[in-house]
Amino acid sequence: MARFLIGKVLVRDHADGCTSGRIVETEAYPPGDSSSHAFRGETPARRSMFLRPGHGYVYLAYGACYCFNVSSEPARIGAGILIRALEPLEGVPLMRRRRGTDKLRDLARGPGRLAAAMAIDRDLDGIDLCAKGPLWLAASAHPTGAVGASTRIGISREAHHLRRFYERGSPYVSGPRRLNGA
DNA sequence: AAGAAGATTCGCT
DNA sequence: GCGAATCTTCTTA
Repeated sequence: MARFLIGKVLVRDHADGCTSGRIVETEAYPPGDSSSHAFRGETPARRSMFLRPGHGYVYLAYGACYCFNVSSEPARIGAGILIRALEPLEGVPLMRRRRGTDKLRDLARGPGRLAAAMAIDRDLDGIDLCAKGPLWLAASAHPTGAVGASTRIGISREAHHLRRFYERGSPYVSGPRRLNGA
């Protein structure tokens, strides 16, 4: 699922305007992974990870940034895919305003920045991403480049798994160069 | 009841 | 490269 989502388009319909971007970086948090928010079972805040595949799970990281995930296992099984970076497509001026920067490359490079650029917060937690609405997933009109795999960013437990996926060569991917190799 | 860690980002050195 | 900001959840007493 994490690999499948690379190249798909995330669309945000908002009163201020429409924004969208191609997904270029994801991380998998499968069942049994002790670094997953779902590892210790279902709680009110984590319930969206236990919905059937294709629902949004939004959480607040470090009290400062929202992070957006897609549920990825059948109902009652907790798992999700963290969406880490987008290549901006539609609504770039609006994204610039929300992010407070003009640098195209920095608009959605990183999960917190992505959520800010797309105006994603807890209000969108639990939403069905497979139906057109305020936030949904679409197919891309353009072919996807080669997909690379690496270890995940910013975690200490289960750190050795190759569960991060990214489009090779994309300037919109986050992370240190050594993880985004040739 | 209190403390530490966490799927981050920004500003400063 | 390093530390602060900031808040939810989990751990320990």
